[in-house]
Amino acid sequence: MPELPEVETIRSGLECVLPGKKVAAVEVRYPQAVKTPTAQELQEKLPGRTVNAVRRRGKYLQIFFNCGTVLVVHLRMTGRLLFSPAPQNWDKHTHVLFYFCDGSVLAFHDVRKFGTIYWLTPDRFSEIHGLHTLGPEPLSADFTACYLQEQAKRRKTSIKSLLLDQRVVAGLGNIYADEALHRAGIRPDRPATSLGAGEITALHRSIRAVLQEAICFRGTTMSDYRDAAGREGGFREHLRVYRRSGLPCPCCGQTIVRTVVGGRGTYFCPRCQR
DNA sequence: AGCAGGACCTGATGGC
DNA sequence: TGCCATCAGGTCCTGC
Repeated sequence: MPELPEVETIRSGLECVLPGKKVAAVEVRYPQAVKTPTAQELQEKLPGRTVNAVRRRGKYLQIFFNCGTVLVVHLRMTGRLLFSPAPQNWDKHTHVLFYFCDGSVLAFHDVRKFGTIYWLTPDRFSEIHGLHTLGPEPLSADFTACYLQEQAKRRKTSIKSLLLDQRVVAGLGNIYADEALHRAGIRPDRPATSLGAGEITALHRSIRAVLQEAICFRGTTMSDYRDAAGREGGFREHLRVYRRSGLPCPCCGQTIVRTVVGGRGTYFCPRCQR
């Protein structure tokens, strides 16, 4: 599932190839993927626009055009944005195709069909509920241990659920929430309010460290994730707990346990995490 | 108000 | 072999 490190890897891949490219045509095969405007309008009006820049906010990718509009893409669980220098035989899971004037193509591919595409101007970002209400970027200066402590104090929920709430911090998903909690030595089902200042500091540091490391390894591929060039991420072998139930904790050797917290599959080490 | 759980989807997996 | 149930998870929506 693309979380912050995966979306950032896709972003950096697209940033290398897309700027300066002019859209020749758009082909929408699964119209429900386009939330704003209609699929038809996207196909009619996007051609002729040139890509300026590719940015990221949380798990949202933003492709800026020189006319001031932005294509916003959320990949949810199985979505991919694949860049190809030339057309290919696209399979049945390829739902939207952006053809550029130089013959290259950007393909939106999504087995589960949960991914969403918007095309609008930045002043209308508030129409995208999730983007509008996004918390601070975890790798920015806005995300401080102090801020995290404030959030943890005021919410009566588990610390893991807090980390998954995109309004609190943008971009963490199931993998990196579990990994950050393990590095910080905190059980995922602890009430957020029960964490001491030292634990919050450790958690804040762990979140940033695990995200930065995962970006260095170009993200985690469990099954579906691919970068813009179709390559898998390399962080899977560095995971300490996620989907490792029954295996030894790399820190202490204790067997990793799977539970459910806030309705999500959750992995932790009963010895390292208290 | 704030949280839990269902809906959205499809493919992989396991039981019978 | 084949059928069915279950699971996976990000976000929105509903209901408690």
